[in-house]
Amino acid sequence: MSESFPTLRQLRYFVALAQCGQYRRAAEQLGLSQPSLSQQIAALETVLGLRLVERGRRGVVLTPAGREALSHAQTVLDDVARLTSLSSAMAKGLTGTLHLGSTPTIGPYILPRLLKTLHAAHPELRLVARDGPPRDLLEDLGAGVHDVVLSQLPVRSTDFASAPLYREPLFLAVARDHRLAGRTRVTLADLEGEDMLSLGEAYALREQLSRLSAEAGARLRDDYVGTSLDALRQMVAMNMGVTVLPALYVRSELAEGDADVAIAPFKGGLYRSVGLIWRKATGQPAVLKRFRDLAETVVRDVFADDVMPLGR
Amino acid sequence: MSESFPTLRQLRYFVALAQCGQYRRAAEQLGLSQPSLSQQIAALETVLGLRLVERGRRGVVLTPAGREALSHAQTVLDDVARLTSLSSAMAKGLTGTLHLGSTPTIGPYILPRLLKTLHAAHPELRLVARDGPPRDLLEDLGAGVHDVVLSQLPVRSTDFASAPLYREPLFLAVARDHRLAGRTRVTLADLEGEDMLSLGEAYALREQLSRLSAEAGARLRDDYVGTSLDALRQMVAMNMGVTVLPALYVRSELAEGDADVAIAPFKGGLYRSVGLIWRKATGQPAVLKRFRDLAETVVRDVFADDVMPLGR
DNA sequence: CAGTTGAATAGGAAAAACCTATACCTCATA
DNA sequence: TATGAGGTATAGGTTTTTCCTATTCAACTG
Repeated sequence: MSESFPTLRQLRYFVALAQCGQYRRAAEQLGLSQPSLSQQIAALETVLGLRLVERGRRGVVLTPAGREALSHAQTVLDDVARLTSLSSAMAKGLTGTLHLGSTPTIGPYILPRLLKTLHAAHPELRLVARDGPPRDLLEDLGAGVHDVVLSQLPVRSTDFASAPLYREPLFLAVARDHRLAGRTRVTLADLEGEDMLSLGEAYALREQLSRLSAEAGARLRDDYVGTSLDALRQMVAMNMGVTVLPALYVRSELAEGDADVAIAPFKGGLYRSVGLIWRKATGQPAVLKRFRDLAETVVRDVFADDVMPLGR
Repeated sequence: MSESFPTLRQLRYFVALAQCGQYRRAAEQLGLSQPSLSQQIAALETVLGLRLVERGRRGVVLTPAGREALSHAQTVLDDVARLTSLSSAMAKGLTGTLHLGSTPTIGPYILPRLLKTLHAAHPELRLVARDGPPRDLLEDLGAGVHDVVLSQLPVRSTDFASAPLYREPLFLAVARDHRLAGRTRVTLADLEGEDMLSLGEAYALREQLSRLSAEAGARLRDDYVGTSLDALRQMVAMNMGVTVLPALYVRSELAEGDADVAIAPFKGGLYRSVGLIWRKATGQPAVLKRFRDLAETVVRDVFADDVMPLGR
């Protein structure tokens, strides 16, 4: 008593036999000898435990069970065909689902545009985007929850590879009645003694602000910790301190005149770099390559006024 | 470059690997060595033309393509599982679809009852019934259109096997104003000189009536040929001749008093036998056996007042 | 720097699939 | 009745696939 499963080969042979109605021709069409076909069909009947075809002089006729089995076999083969065709499409990066993690300080300001363009250019390429603080993102990336992460660079882990997308100017944000409001540019020295507001420790931006504050003699406050750039901005507007906001946030959320905070660039420029991060072990799957190309294109075409594209 | 398809084995291994997240454990669970699993997964990746898993120190992670492939692979395996479970059910005759051919002189008068009982007893056993004249039925049976045929016996072809179900009395039917109307029984001699109406040559009943007519000295008319028992009855009612009708038709269609024809049994009895016919090559599939058992039971339980059951 | 863990590679054995040749069965025909 | 044709099953041996053991490789872990 064989416990085993049928093989796809047997199912293919069976379907061919049912279509041809003859061992001889079916075998010929399959490119093998008639005895081999006989054996495989016999083996399939053994595995399934029932007769599938009646052998007669004028060819073969399906048994009732054979008919049922045939339709199931065809279903199976169709599914396999879908799998292979899908695979070849995925191999070319023409389809697939990419799981993207992005930080709240970046994603909301470029993903909508990116998704729109992606969908227009490659409708078969689905992107599942999920937000989270960078620290969690990287953890999830390592665990395989995400395939690629859009976050602030650099990344230290040796498990990950990354590609920069753009350098993004950072602006000082102060309340409208702050002494620095209205300045066309500010220096580090201007920040001396200021209270600096920042996101939590899970965010890469905080580390940057921490260094900046130390250098400029500002206090990085950790009693009030923003959970989003919007929250930061509101805290600034209420004069709880100053902060630093990235260019794309400024462009997206702070209309020229009516903002509740004042914005000023740093003299000499202050930047953060943003890019894509993935597991080294991932290699360069076609989907990822395609997504990266597209992201670079979008940055160049759409956001070049506000950021400095770094893509190839 | 291998053009070939993946094998079910590879898909099973892949699914197991994805579930376990480790080659070692997956191999163990599958009951094979780790290198064998490695090889099969590698082979699958080659066939599909893409990487499915990222090999890392803490186990494996699916690639984007791997995730898609996984769900398709599971679909395939589920379909195969359905096929095998269906097969084992069919092997026991617990399910399946039987294609039944029946003649218009029999089917309408017992099939409704039979189908009802069948459905009640074995809801998973589907019966596809199709009417046709016996000659076509046997041809279609040979061609595999039907699995079993309900028709008048005997059958001469050596390709077919048959089992009798019942012996069915035949009654003489005459117009209500016919000289034989009202007789409690008739003899062959009573038919001398009568016009005998019959179904066409495709029907077994005709042959029997032909012999009967020759013996009794009646004329078998072939200018008017009925296409159904109802048509015959109407022709008889219009006094175009007499005919012979089977008991189950009489029981079903001719209520005692208000019939438009008069019925009389033959002295000494006149019968036809009815049974199931199938291809010898079919053997005795479980579905067929089950159906035959049921048919015999129904005949015994429901129709024993009108016919003589012949089943085992 | 050894020791551990986990996957890939190598080489050979076992199993599966295939092929050719032949036997078998039924039908049609001389 | 014998004989050939059409079609499938069986036998024996060869090729291909799958599998196993042993070993290697690579990356952590203490």
